[in-house]
Amino acid sequence: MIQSRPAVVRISDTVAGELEKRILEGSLKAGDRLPSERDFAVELGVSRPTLREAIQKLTSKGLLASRHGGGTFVTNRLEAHFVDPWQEMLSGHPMLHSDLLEFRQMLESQAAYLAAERATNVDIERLDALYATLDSVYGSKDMNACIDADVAFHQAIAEAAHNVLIGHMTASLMRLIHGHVSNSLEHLHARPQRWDQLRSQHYTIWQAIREHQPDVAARASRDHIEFVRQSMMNANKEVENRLSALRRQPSGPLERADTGA
Amino acid sequence: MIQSRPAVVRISDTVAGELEKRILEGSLKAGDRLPSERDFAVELGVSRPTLREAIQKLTSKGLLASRHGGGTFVTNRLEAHFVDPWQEMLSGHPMLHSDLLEFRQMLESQAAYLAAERATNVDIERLDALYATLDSVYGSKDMNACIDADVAFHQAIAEAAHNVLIGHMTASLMRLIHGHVSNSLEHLHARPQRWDQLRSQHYTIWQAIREHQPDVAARASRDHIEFVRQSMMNANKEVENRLSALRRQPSGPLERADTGA
DNA sequence: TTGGTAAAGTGGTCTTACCATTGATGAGAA
DNA sequence: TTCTCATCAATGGTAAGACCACTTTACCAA
Repeated sequence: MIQSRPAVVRISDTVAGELEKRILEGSLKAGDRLPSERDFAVELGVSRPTLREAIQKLTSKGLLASRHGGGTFVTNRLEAHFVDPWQEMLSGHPMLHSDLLEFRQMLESQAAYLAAERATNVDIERLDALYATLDSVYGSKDMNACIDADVAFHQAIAEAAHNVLIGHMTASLMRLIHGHVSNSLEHLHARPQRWDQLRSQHYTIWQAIREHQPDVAARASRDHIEFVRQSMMNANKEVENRLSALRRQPSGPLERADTGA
Repeated sequence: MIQSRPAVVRISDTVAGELEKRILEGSLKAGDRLPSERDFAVELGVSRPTLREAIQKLTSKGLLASRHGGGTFVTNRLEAHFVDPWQEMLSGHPMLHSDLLEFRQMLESQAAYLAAERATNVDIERLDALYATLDSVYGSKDMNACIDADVAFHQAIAEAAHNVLIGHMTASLMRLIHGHVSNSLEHLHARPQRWDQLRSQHYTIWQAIREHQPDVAARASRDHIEFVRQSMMNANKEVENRLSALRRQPSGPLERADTGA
């Protein structure tokens, strides 16, 4: 009855496994668009029908989605599993932010530790490049660029940890707090000395990973998030104050939290 | 988000639906063999690739099974299909187990740390009860009861940490590895001294939380998972050895040679 | 009967071609 | 200048035919 594994290996299965592996390991991230079927087939050394069968397998698993004339994309199903339940919760219950940052503290310090332990030359090169852009955009005043560079930097650390769960979890958390990061950054932006502190924290983490000092990296990362945490608490307090001042005026329009796009 | 129905109907989807209908209605019964792809394609009025895509869809749903050179058959079991993408990944990519345990090590040691810090009397009472159960079932030889008690104990610790994300993540991970835990436990079961080590490890964690010693609890928890990790590696190695012994018999090199015409 | 071998049938893969849809580009109008 | 809309290249979907690898069956010889 055990139809176990026939000795024959279908090429399309091999290809599907390869794609799945790339998605799992993060070289194909959620939202990424695959090369066109024609190009990709050449790149993988198989014919287009074979590649199509492989894509079809992953599509029926929900990992890929194709749009006629548009392209084939990696879905966020793996991350949605983590993120979806929390997305609206976070808007409705601000006290979750504290738990979230605590979780992030654990996750990122561990990621930094493992990254310092396992980062390859390729990882370090990528980190170097990302740190350079991060450092440069911090000089500018472009808030969005800062957020993007910050997220990319931390994500690269998570991937250098070479643990797929840490990678996906970090990506999920990043997406989750993306909308909320701007708050604290905006708050920090008006305070140059704190702004500089962030830069030096990133520098410390970066160097610790480069020089393969896991404990230093972990502690620096922990301190970094702790700093963000404090800043956010201050920001919230400030917002609170501002709101309570506004609340003294009557006739407030109905507050409705916009869930964003 | 508007991804729902692109309004375009792919022929392969139509065909797949038609086949599925025939199977459900009984005109195609379990064990039946489909006509050959060439004949069937003509009969359905579509091309062979289209029919193949339809068959592939149903194959991945578990309704059909193809044998190279043999034919395509209707299977008896429908929907032995995992809905959790991570669950499926775990089966297909064994290297995930290591990452999973590493993640769990981080998560549970942090949970133990916070639990030792924040556990209320209610939490501790519940932990006491669960530990008592755990200790008693370890005396028996009921494997399932052991697993359940173990999961409940660790889950209670996670909830005593009073961080909703940690609680949720722990529950998710527990569910994910529930099916795979039995392997390592089975392996441990035949080794009484290791079995006792597990008991003492649980005791240490329990006591550290009771006495509010975060660092002790975290380290004990970390050691505990490390122990499980080693055990599982040994178990895998054992399986590996058994498999490699079996592998000496068949001879299927099957290197796919490129014809390079 | 038994064993092996050859032939036919079937799924797997490749090639080529064309169609349908999409998305971006650029021209033209307000 | 800005906006609208038609156009077109890129891309996924479908089709047809061919060849290969494997399985099954039938036949033949011992």
